[in-house]
Amino acid sequence: MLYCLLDGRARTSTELAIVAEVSPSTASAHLLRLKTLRLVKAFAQGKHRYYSLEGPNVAAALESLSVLAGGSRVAFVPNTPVGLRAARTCYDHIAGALGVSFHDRLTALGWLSDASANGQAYDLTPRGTKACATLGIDVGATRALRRRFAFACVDWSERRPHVGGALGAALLKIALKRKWVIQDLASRALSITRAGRREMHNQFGLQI
Amino acid sequence: MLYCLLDGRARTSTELAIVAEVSPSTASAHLLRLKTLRLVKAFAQGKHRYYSLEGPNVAAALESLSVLAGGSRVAFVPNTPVGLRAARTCYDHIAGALGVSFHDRLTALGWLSDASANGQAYDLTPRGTKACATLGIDVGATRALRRRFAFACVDWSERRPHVGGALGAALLKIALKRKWVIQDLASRALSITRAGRREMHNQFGLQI
DNA sequence: TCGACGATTCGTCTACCATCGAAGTATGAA
DNA sequence: TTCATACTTCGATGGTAGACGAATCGTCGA
Repeated sequence: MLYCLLDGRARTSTELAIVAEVSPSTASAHLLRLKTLRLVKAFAQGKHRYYSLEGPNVAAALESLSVLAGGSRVAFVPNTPVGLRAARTCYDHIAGALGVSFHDRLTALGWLSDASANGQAYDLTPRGTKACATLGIDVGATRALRRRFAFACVDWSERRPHVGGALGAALLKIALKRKWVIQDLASRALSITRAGRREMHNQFGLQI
Repeated sequence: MLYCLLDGRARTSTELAIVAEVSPSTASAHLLRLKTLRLVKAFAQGKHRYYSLEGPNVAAALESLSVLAGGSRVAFVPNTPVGLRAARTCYDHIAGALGVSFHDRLTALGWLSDASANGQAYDLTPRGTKACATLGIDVGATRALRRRFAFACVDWSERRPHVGGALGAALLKIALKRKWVIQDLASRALSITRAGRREMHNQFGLQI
């Protein structure tokens, strides 16, 4: 399980059970111990519970142990359909690799800041608020909605956070309106347009 | 046991048994497994069997694990009489801290080279041969003796190698002749003279 | 409000691993 | 040669860690 988590992604307990070839209850027992020993951290989202390594110290220890074991770590093979991995919607916001990159850029640009200790809730910085207004988002109205404004939504294909909540929905709406992405009505896949690729690079420095 | 060996010194199986608070047979079983797993290496000298970590990889793994465990490693407290630890004879050559430093300097100066795969047997390099001749050692005659020329003799107080064999004996003889050290006739302790301290620093760069 | 699903907790059981004593091997000293 | 010491191997035993199934808790969608 720990080696599986070494790539930095979070995984659910059932997945880790499958990886370790044990029953869910056994996996749960192991994960409980790993959590109390501060080797992994858990973080609940809906009915899923995502586990990831506690920190770089744990990763370092695992790395050095894998050297002793003779290396040959098993590569992670995501079993998510390739078409859906690049870009897709998660309820009503952008997910997939695009969503994660987007999230990372917004954080790097200083538009988005952690609003809570565990980093689940986000808020726009003044700079971010201004930038969103420029994009055509009514931030005030978005804040007024009866739902969480912005939060770290962990992705089931990338296992890394993207922007969820009202802000995430508003961003998707803008992206669709400006034809940066086109929605496939049958699946939840998103196609990135040529213009979208160019514009998102210009606006956010996003490399796709 | 492994943490005990982390300081780089070799230890006997009985010592490791005491450290781990298990019976000698249990310790032996553990050490056998550690050896087959290539975590420690054993090396017999007389009826003692010295165990040490296999390599820096193992030490690195232990270090990173100790970080996770919260550190606070137990310091090694040698139970060898202090008087005998600094400098003493081992049969007929210099042992103790002085012997080990001496050995390390000779190796660092490129006078001494490993002559066997496991590093037990040593030989003088051309430069070392010349230097010994300058010191007044008849290297040819020493080689002709019916005993091992030079080998890594593991020290029971320092647990690190010093130079044994005919070469070690010749070096002690020179050191005594030049009054670098004085032999205590009651014990096997050696006293380093003021002149010896100066000369050994000049000749070998030895810091005492 | 109800069922579906993910995840955890609890209780039980089995297999296995660590441990030790006794016997055996090797080395060094008398 | 004989004894003492250092260490290992062998065989038996007990404790415990780890596994699972059943029941329970929480969340989501109908």
